[in-house]
Amino acid sequence: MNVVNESPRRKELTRLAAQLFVQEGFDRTTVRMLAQEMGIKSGSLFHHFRDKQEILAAVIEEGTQNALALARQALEECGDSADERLHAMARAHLQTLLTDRNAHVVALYEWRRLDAASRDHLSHLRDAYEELWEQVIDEALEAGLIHGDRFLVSRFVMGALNWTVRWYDPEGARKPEDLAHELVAMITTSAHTPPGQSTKV
Amino acid sequence: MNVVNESPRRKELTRLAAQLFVQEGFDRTTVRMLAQEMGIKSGSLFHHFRDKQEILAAVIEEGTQNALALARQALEECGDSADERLHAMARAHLQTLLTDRNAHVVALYEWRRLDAASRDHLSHLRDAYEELWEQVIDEALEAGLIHGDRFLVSRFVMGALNWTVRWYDPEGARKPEDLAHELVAMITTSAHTPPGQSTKV
DNA sequence: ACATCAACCAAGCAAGCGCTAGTGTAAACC
DNA sequence: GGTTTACACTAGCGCTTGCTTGGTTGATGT
Repeated sequence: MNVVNESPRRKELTRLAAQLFVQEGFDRTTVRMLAQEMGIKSGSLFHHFRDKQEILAAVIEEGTQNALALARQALEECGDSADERLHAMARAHLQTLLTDRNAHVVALYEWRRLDAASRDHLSHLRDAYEELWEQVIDEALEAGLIHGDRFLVSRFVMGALNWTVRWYDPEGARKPEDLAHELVAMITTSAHTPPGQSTKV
Repeated sequence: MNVVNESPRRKELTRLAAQLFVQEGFDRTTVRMLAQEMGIKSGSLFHHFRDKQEILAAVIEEGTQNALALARQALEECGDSADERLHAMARAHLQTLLTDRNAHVVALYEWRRLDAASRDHLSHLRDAYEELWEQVIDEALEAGLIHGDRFLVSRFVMGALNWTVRWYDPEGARKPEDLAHELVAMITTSAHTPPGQSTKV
């Protein structure tokens, strides 16, 4: 009988699956490809996961949990000002995208391949994350740091950030902190840049 | 022998394919499903398209050509000021996403399913479109309307805009023009709103 | 020494896949 | 009036898919 627990082996397999899902897409990744990447035979795969869908759900859950934890930690560690909190969220978001890239690309691209049950469960996680953003943006609005409609601004910001997975090159000169700073600078009302740091990257 | 021309029938079939690709994803959409939606049998499909890949390429080409044409037209018809041109581009982009939604969702999600030849051809089209954006953003930067790095700003803006396909509800109260206005307001340095128009939607 | 159990393998089934081959037919063209 | 052309059909081939079944292995606890 196959198991559904959280064994370390299963976590390792999930990591490998994420990589393959990014390379080939979920539908084009066969259980045989997954098994080969993991160094086992296709049949053995179903000892760790009930079916193929469950692998996808595991990949996305991993990434989302990490993102949520990292964002919460960043908010706790930073200062109280709206500006600092906005920066902290943007930095955390981009750092997660960088370190956990595979899982997040899968979450963005293959979300609709999830079955109803998994989608329902995971959308709660995602909502919790997005609420963090809306909260920070609310604070920035009240502080007069940014302006506009609460809902629209948060969507625009998350769109800009999530889109980075399509063009950002981790090997390039730009660091996640630079992107975060540039984004916040773009949307804040005052155009000032902190002294000693250039806006152009 | 099957044909590769641009018959009106083929265009209609392409439109139907786009809808199915959005609903099910490219890989999960079988030629039998496509044929049924078109009211023919699966074999007849290959009279209009060489293979399944070609249908995908046709869908994406349609959408991209329309977007490019609409953006060019919008830039010709609007005024010369950087502000007007920025608004015109944002409006055109969102209107295309709305009217040609299916094709654009497919282009965003299924791009990597294209074979090398189609991807090469279509990426030139897409580059032409993105160059329009970078040009308009350059003008806005020179005019002092926005600030920041040319490359990063254009990526952030396109990310925010493209992300709209994930949450925008055409039946809702917000119109594409409202979104365009709000986005431009968010990224321009001065927080002023044109008289008689509210920022809150 | 014996039982347990997670982890794996070999073999293969039933279903579905993209696509082809050969044919029919009604309208369009010379 | 005969030929061509566009579009559709039936039938099915060869292959791949996710997943199942029944059995083996080696480590662990008693």
